[in-house]
Amino acid sequence: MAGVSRGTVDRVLNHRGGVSEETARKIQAIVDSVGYVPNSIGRTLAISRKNIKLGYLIFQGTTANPFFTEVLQGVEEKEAELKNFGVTVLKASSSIEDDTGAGQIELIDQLVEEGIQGLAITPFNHPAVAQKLKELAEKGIPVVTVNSDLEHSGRLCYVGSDYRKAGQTAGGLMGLFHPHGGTVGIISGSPLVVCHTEREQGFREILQERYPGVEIRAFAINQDDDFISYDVAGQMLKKYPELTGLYIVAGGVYGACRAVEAAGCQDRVAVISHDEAKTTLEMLKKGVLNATIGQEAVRQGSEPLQILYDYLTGGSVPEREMIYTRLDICIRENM
Amino acid sequence: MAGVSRGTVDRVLNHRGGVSEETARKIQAIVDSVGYVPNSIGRTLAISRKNIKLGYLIFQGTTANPFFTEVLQGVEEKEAELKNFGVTVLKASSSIEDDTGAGQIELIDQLVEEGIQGLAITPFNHPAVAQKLKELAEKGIPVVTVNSDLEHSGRLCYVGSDYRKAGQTAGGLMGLFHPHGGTVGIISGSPLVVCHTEREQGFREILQERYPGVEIRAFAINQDDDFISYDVAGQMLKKYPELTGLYIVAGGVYGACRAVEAAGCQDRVAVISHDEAKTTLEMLKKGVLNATIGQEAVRQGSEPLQILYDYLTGGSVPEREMIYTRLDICIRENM
DNA sequence: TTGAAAGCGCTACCAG
DNA sequence: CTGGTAGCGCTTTCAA
Repeated sequence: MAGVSRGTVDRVLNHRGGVSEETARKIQAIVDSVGYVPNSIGRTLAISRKNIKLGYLIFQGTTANPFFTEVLQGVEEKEAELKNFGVTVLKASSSIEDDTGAGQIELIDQLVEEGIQGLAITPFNHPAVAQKLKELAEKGIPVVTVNSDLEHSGRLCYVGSDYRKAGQTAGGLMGLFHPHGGTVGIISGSPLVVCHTEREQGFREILQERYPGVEIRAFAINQDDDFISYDVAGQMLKKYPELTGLYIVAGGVYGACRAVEAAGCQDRVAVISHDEAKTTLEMLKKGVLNATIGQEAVRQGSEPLQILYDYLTGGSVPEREMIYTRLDICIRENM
Repeated sequence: MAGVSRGTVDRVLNHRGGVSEETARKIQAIVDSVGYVPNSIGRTLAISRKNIKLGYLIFQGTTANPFFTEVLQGVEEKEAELKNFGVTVLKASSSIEDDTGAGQIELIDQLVEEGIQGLAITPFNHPAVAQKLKELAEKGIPVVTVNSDLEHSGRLCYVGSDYRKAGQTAGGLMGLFHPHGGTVGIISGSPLVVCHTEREQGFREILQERYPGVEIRAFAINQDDDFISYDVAGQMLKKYPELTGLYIVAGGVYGACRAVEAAGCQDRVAVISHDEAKTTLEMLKKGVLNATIGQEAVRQGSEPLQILYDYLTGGSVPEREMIYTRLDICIRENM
């Protein structure tokens, strides 16, 4: 329509420069007037020649915390989809135990060595890791943090739960489950893990603000371990037989529920937890657990890869810096 | 690799026939051994020449029931996406009031006239409509029912809520909100609309089975009208001042909530509803409504179109006949 | 600054 | 029964 070649149109459409002002204006005018929108399929097919390589560095799923196994499923689904786009995904995983961050930094270096052009990572909350990610960003390798964000890391964006809001949701449920007030206990994973403390805070906040009739009387730590969880929950229920609610902040849901069962108080105590592990759903079905709050684990695997692809192919930058996953309230009846 | 042309490979890959047994086996063997998987992007691009035309026949959204407006948003999003695939979508809408089905049948004929190759429809529950859809199916035009299913219509599949389960979820919540029992009222839209009665049934079931301490003491109809809803809810709350719960089965959520507010009993009565209309969320935020159960309205718009496209391009048939949307429990804190 | 052409992976059609 | 080729809409490179 403009009497120019497709190459020239491509140049102005994608702001590649090297087009005379006049030609550019003429083309742009036509584009606007006919409402031309580029075809994304054609684009994707052409771009597939670039053979983009992405990395995904994740924590290993464990028995007490199979969350990351579910995330991995999302990674693999998206990997299969992006294969059609000429994208390969390099996966690596580190144990969540090694908390110096050294192992993780090594893995990052390895991935960079192998030529990744973008990285999705569940980072340790450690300055050294932040520093390393910042280096990547400066090298032009975009980074997306998943599941837990990292400050001063120069990451492109974060994909995951809003932990405070997650805790507030738990608090809201606990409040609704106590129309005449009550006393509840909290079992957290660790006071050192930010995600856990944020949930706990959100939970406390809401009860204080909106449900003052619900008193928090007990608190314990289970280190995300099912057996410790079983023990501390059992002790708590014994020491405070008046408890009417239990909030399990992080891992060890199964252990705590087993303790509730063992104490025979599942009909008197409202139990609320996070995530949708198989054993968690089992306890939900049994009626021991009353509600659990999911955080779109699978999407936490898939979305970061899509974001990196879009970014690298000039498709788009994420419209928000914080991409929060849904907080799915799951009870026995809507599982 | 097999020393044959791409055309021949295409024939065996897509079972188009006309290939000698021997050649086919040879090709298949290679396909299996190298784990060849066709590239969906290339496929989509090639198929885009077909210019597939789809129809989407929906109910008009109303003020008291803006649900279908949200569905329409999903339709339009998917329409934009499928435009890249060479697909055009013809949309039409009929008023939910005209319940003889005559108007809807006319619209269907019109769409067929215009050459649609597949149809998504929120059908009236009327045998004449079922008959018409069956005709389409026999003509080779696949039909997907949305939001409410229709028996004996020969539809490819159904996309929408599991209404009984939705009601059970409401019942489960109501039970959890009543740890010491209570008395609740139900306000339904119409005893003639299957979706409403199914929700109601599910609700009653769960309370009976799992929460016998919660008694259903009142019942009213609001015709999905906000003002009738306001009236009947007000009367109910006045007549049964002992009520501790209110279940709004369908439309008229806002009106009923206004009545709860007017009666000044929002702190004493647990109110549960369905869908996520703007006014519904407003009441949730205000604390008048305690929970509402969403049904992925947007997805109900988009998914049927994707299913029809996949089916028509030989991509795949839906793996299940009933594709149920999530039941999203929404409270003030996780909105 | 611009044009021409090859190519991404597939489908479809025509000819043999 | 099979091969050859054009074409889907785009990007990229080389040449002019």
